[in-house]
Amino acid sequence: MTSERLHFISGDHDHQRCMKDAITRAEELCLQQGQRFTALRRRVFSLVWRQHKPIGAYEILEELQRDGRAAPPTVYRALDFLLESGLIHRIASLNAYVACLQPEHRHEGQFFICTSCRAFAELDSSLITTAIEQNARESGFEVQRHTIEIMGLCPQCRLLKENA
Amino acid sequence: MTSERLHFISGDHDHQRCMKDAITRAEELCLQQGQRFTALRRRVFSLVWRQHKPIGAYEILEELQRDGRAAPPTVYRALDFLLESGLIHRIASLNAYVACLQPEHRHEGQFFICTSCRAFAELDSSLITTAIEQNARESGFEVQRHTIEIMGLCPQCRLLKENA
DNA sequence: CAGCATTATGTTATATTATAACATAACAGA
DNA sequence: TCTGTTATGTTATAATATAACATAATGCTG
Repeated sequence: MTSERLHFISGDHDHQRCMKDAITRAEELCLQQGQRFTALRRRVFSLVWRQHKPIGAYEILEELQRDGRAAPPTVYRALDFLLESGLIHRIASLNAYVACLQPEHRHEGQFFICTSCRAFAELDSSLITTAIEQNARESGFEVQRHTIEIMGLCPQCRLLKENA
Repeated sequence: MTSERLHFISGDHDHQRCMKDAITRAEELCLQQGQRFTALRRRVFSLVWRQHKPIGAYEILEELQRDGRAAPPTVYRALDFLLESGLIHRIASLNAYVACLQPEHRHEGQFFICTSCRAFAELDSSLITTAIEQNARESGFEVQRHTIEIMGLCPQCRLLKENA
């Protein structure tokens, strides 16, 4: 289940379908885990999924407020639920959230984020985790969790820059 | 200059001297770079160095306020200077700061932080960076910078746990 | 299907982390 | 010593996140 190749989602895919599939998968996952994928959680998940880019909690809040009143805890609770269910990840260096691309496979992942267009790709590379584990083990450190966020230029933006 | 081994600073070292040496090194580094290691910057650097643990900006602020008035920008400006000089690092997942152990060698580093005692160790492991570079290169991603923070149990706390 | 415990959401207030904008002071070089 | 530059002081506020308590929805159990 480990993905070793970065996949940046481009603008020209069938987003309607992509979105629908993601929600179906999320629903099924919650069902399996005996958790409720409520309307609010679905809405927040959709917003995180929508742009295939990191989104801030208050950006989500603004969207919710278009439908009526909403306050920060509403957003943060939904985000906490989605984080715990493994449906989204938090990007610590951006204080932002991204949708998980393989929620069925519980993992922490490594994130590659474009500083130009903010596109992101998620990886669960054994190459990287093994390197970390090895360094840790050599010193007697017991790894519990990790935060790995790589910033740079996605292939598209890199080419644009080179041709400029 | 790459350190491949984690070193957690234990409580039983000559802290007076450790502190003095660190400040001397910081002074020299600034001198070399034509930057001013002012009293305020020295004070903030000392506070970050002091406990060999991540420290928050407002924790530093409280210390400064013991000497008289002080406001957040004072702290953040000093921290920004120290970050840019490579004398400290920021731990994104903790919103906290740690002293750099090898400021003469400009690097981003990987951080191993104990969830029990908060001791930290800094690494600049080519094993890890190479793994990341390789994953990136395969996909055409150009790495600019990274955030790597590993949480877990330091050797001491791990042993304590096992014997409990 | 009524009652009840549990889980989820609403609401208000506030904590925590960080920056903007402008004023003053200290310093370094001419 | 003057002057431009760099550093710090000060006030206000932005951005991110949580605490505490009230209400509502859900689903289990009898």
